[in-house]
Amino acid sequence: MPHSLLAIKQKCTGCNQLIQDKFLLKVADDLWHEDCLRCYKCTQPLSKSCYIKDHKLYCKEDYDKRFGRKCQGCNLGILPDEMVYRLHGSCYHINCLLCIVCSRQFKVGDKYYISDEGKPICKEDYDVAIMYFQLHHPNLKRPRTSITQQQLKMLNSVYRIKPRPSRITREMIATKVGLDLRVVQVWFQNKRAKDKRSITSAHSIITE
Amino acid sequence: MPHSLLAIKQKCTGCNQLIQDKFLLKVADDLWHEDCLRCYKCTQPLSKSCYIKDHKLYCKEDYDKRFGRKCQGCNLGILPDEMVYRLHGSCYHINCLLCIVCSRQFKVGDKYYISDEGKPICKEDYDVAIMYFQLHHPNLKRPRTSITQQQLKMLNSVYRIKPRPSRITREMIATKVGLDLRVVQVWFQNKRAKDKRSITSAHSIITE
DNA sequence: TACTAATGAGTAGTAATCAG
DNA sequence: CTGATTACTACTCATTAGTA
Repeated sequence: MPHSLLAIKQKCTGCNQLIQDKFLLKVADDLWHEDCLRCYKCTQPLSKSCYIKDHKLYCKEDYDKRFGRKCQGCNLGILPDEMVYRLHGSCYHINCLLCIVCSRQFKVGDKYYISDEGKPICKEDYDVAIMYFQLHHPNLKRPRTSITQQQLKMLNSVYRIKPRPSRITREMIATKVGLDLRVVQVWFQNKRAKDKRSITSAHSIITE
Repeated sequence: MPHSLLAIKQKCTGCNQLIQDKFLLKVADDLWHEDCLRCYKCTQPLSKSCYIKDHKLYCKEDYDKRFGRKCQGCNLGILPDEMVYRLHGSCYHINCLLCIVCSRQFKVGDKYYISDEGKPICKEDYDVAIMYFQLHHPNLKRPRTSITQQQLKMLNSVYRIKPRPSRITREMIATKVGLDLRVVQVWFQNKRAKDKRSITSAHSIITE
C-alpha cells in the first residue's frame, strides 16, 4: 500500500547530492541542480530545451541519435512504436538497413561490418573487400605457419643428415609432415642461416 | 500516512536503534528514523511514497520488481497466478520477454545477456555488438571474464601436467571449457607467474 | 581488501620476405 | 640459393583494475 510522505530531503537526479540551492529545478517530476542540467551524452549544458528518458536528460541531437527518432537509412522520422534496427548507435527502419555495397536488406542474425562512415556492410562484401585489399597490398599481413614439435622433430632429424635436401626430398618431407613445400624450403634456409650464425658467434667468442 | 509524535523512547523499525529525533515518523504502525526511510533494495530515500512488505519499505519500482506485480516488458500488471519468466530480479509475461535489440521472443534455454538497463539481449545480438564495439574501439579494454569453478578445475588439472601448453593444447582447452583462446593463454601466464612468485617468496623466507 | 584477469613494455625465437 | 631484414608468436615481469 503506498503512503505519501512529506518531502524530507531532496536530491538532485543528476548527481544524487542534496540540493542546497535557493531554487529547485523541477523537470518532469525530477529535481535537479541548475548545474546538473546537462546532456547525459555530450555533457553540454541544456539551456533551451531538453529531452528526457529514464530520468536522464539529453540534447535534441543526442536524443534523436540514441533513441532513434530518425532513420539513418532514409533520413525520415521513426514513429515511437515502429520496429527498428539499432546499429552502431544509429537507428534504421527495418526496411532501410541495407548493405552499402550490395544494397541487400539485412535480416536478424546476418553478420555485418561497419564502414568508415559508420554504415553497414554485409560480411560477404566485407570479406571480398579484405581479399581484394590483401591482393593489392600483399605484404600487409603475413600469416605465419606454426610448426609443431612433431614436425620440428622430423625436420631436425632430416637436417642432421642432409642440411640441404634436394627438391625431391623436400617434397617427401612436406607430404609426410603435412606442410607446404615452400614452408619446408624456407625452414631449411632459415635453419642453415641460424646454424651459421651460431657458429660464427661462437667463433668470435673464442677469438676475442 | 506519516504522523509526527512527541519524543518518547521508541525504536526505529529500520535500524532498531532508539529514536532521539525531535519527531518520530510513523509509517503504517511502525516507527522510523527520518534517515532510515529508505528503499530496502536500492537504499534511495523515500520522499514521495513507499510500499511496505514484512515491515520493510520499498520504492514503487523495486516493490513492483521484487514482488512481481508488473511485467518489465509491457509495463502492465501481472495477475497473481499468471505464468511469468523471472530474469535478473524482474518478472515478464511469457510473451513479453523479448531481446531489446531484435525483439525476438526468448524461449526456455535461449542464451542471453543483460544490458546496462537490466534488460535481456539475445546472444547473437550481443556478440555482434561486441564485434562492432571492438572494431571501432580496438584499444578499449576487454571486459574481465570470470572463470567458473568448473573451468578452473579443468585449467588446473592441465596445468599440473603441462604448465606451458602448446598452441594446439590451448585451443583444445579453450573449446572444451568455452573460453577465448587469449583468455586461456593469459590464465596460464598468470598462473606461472603466481607459482614463481610463491616459490621465490618461500625461498627468501628460508634464506633470511 | 585479497585475489587475479588483463594490459603493456621489453625480449627471444623464428617464419616469411626481399635484394642480389 | 645467401644475407639481411621484417614481422608474427609467445614469453616474462611489472602494473593496473575488477570482483567476491
